[in-house]
Amino acid sequence: MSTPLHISISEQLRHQIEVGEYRSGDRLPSEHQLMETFSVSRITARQAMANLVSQGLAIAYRGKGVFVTPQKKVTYSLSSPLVFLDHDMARQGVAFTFENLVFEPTLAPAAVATVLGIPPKASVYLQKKLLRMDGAAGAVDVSYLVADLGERFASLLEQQMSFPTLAKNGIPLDRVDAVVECTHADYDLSGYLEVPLGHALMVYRYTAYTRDQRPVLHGATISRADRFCYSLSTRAEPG
Amino acid sequence: MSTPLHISISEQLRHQIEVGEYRSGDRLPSEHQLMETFSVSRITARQAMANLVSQGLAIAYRGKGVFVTPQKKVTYSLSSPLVFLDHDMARQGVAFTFENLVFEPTLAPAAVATVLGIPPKASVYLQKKLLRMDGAAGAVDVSYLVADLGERFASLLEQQMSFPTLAKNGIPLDRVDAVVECTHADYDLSGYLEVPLGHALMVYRYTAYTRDQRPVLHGATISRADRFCYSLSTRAEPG
DNA sequence: AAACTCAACTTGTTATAACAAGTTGAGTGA
DNA sequence: TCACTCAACTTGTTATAACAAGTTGAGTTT
Repeated sequence: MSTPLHISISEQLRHQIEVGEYRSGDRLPSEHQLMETFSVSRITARQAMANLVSQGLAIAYRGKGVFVTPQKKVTYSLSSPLVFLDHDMARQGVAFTFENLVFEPTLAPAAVATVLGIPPKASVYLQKKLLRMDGAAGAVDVSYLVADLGERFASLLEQQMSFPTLAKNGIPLDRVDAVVECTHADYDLSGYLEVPLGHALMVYRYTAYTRDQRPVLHGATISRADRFCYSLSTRAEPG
Repeated sequence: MSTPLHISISEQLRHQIEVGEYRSGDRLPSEHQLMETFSVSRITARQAMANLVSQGLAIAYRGKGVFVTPQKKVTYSLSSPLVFLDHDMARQGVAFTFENLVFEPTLAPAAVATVLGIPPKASVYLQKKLLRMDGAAGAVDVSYLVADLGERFASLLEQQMSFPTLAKNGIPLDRVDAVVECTHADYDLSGYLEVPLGHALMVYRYTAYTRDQRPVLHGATISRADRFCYSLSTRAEPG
């Protein structure tokens, strides 16, 4: 056997999870139990558990144990991000809550100013939101809104998502340019989103334009990969 | 200080990477050097390195050292996946190579048969491809194509991407429904894609329909998160 | 000059040990 | 009954130790 012991153990546990021997939310054997079952040291048992955690299959809680990760995903449609609605999400069986962390005027960072087409260090509104799904953290959103619209809709934006709020209040949007990528949780984000260090996160970077092609909103939604996915439908150009 | 030593060390290294003190591809201090620099045991030094690896900031090679991960990303446009072209990618400064791993008729798994609207265990063509970027593995693609089209374009499909090949050869597509999600590399995929266990991967699941609304192609592209991202532009509905 | 050997590095695996810190439930006391 | 204490669990952090295995370059041999 050239495969390490900790790999053998974690692969065996992974198989047991996949065939349903351990179900979502179940507690896996403790390190001590693994030590006895496989006759290995705690380091090896621990490494096996770390493998499962790094694969997103389990999550460890100090004092409690290691539990199989629930894989309940919610789909966010990129084909129509302009009509994102709470009840559209509730239909998927998840209770959503927004928590406004920050909403204040600030000086635009260089990169943001470039995208929004305003002078560097011009005034913009910075908004940070935390999205909870069934009470647990699901995503954080950091966005910059041009100053005039920020002032105009300050009271509304502190409680709602940006796209529909703008569209419903006399600021029809023309389009949203976006990039979807994937990253690993750093120390800060792992704390915010309640995931282990290195956990996979989805990043949705967006820039919204009004009908006169003015970029007014630029930001990123960083969401837990185990709770979020994006759907879209692309039509072929006629011809 | 309640923050663990290994976190302090990895955060310090992370900062040095971010400010450019260590550049892409540079070798980080060895475990032995960290032990002396910070007066810690090898376990702690090792844990600090593991933190960087799990965050995708570095990658370790046995016998060689730990190196800062190059973050060269290629963008794939979801707004027009039907016209994916090699030269469109080459424009981004990366040399692409397709490696056909599998192309053979097989029996459709239940889930695939459902999506393609064919009887369970009907015949389909299974294709597995490996996409290399500048020689290094970038993505794997696993797709199922309905039998009649598989037979018709067998010779072509062994060398090219699916969407443009179909569109260019008399099978105009109507649309592609897709879901973008994110996962962690399991033991198999980490070997294929040359990434550490648990590394973030993007998953692009797609179903392509012809103009008569017939689903003909269903599959998934699994790509390295550090080398791939997706872009799209969403227009507001007129009205 | 070419090929081989090998010491000195590197990270990977595994064991033993101790203490810290969070959670839980049984038992004790008021 | 209620509240408190605490033992017995859990995972987290850290140290010391040894060997395995891959890489590299200096040195030797051919």
